[in-house]
Amino acid sequence: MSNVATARSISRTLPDVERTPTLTERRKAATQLEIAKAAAVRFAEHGADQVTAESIAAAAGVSLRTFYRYFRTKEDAVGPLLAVGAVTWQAALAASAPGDPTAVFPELIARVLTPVDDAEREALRWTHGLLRTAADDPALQTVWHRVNHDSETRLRAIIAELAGDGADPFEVRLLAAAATDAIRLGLEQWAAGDEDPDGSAGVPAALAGRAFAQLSSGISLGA
Amino acid sequence: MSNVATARSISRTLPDVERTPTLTERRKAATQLEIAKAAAVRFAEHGADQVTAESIAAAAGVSLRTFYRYFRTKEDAVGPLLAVGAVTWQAALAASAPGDPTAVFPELIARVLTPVDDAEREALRWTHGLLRTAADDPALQTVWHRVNHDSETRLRAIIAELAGDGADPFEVRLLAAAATDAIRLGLEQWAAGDEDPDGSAGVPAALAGRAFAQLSSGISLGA
DNA sequence: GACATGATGACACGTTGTGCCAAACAGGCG
DNA sequence: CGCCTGTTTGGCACAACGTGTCATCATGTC
Repeated sequence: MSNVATARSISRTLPDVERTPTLTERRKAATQLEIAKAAAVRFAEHGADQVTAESIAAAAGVSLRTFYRYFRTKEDAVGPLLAVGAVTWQAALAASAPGDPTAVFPELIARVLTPVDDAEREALRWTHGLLRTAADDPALQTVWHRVNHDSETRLRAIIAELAGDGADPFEVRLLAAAATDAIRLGLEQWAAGDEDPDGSAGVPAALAGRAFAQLSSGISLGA
Repeated sequence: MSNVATARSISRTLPDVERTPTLTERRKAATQLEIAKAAAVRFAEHGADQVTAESIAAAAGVSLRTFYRYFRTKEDAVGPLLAVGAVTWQAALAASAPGDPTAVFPELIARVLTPVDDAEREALRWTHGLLRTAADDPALQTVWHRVNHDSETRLRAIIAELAGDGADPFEVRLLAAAATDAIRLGLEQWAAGDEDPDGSAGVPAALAGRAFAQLSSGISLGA
């Protein structure tokens, strides 16, 4: 397998077929997460540009060179913690029935922002922390933007695929943006407050759901 | 006057009061534009990360050190070319009557994307070129995202100010995002095609206007 | 156990971005 | 005019970033 940094986006590539990841792959994924968490706590503590790539690498127990094999830039290190949700819900969307997917979005959005176990609660807590740090850290905002842009781009391809050739490309663009923004704005508003830092009270899901309803109400994929 | 790079965003700060800029200030603005254009043509030719900051500085006739006094990073150099429109239409919005500004958006959006003289046509041509370059250049995409994010952030403040204390903060957030996205998506779709590279046929204005109508139809600033 | 494949670490190197100081410059004021 | 003051600029040094390259080491296969 080619190394992680060559993937076209920050997040891991979607597997072509459903297969059990090999041991080495799981090790790599674990290392990647290890680095990501090490980076996140240090960024939160000192601000992203006061933290050296070397210190992150050291904390994660890898060499500097290896760090840069996992991530293109220092800031990208926290990418997986921010992108983990997007990959899964988009995979579910891609597997859904052909046709206008607008109707299935609310459910998928609610699902990805409502944690059902400890792992998902922890993931949302990382997101919450990172977004709070990013609020006054331009370097981290850049990562957040890239994650969202990657998400929007992937989403556009998926929607176009589902909707078929008849769909107006601009309408597809609008829908992809509306869905991505709904999640982004919901998460940002949630992170700006102090309540429900692990999402178990449903705050991010509720905000994002409302946002999607309002942003998408004027959009319809013509045939 | 403090130098340009200390401004909180890529674009120049909005003047507190209406005043004629002094000679030195106009010189600085001219130099900034000079650097921006030099950067834009080089980025388009070789790709952003094949161009050194030094070569941009040399082309613009300033030292490397001075280059970094005008821009925080190499990529930011093209920021003014992308942000010039946003600053002006937001200034107009800020000067409009208090209350729900939703109704005035379509006019302002049409105005900023419809060139009325050679200067504005040239500005749109720069935007067109940069967005086409950015399509397959991650480093430039980052600048574009930052410009849009800065725009959305400023817009949120302006809308909150106009709407007063009664407005729902999340609704304000949605409206700011809808307007910013409408312009962004309109410009991106326009730049993806080959027609109307200076916007005089009204393509970007039409696309963005349509986008705003659709994205904002479900939003209303409650009192 | 030998072998291929791919991950890791160490080193060198060009580039980025900043702190610091000295020279050039502009704009009042006596 | 000459002086003074504050600002812009350039040169230098330097830490950090990110990449190419190669040797080393682990994993899984035959």
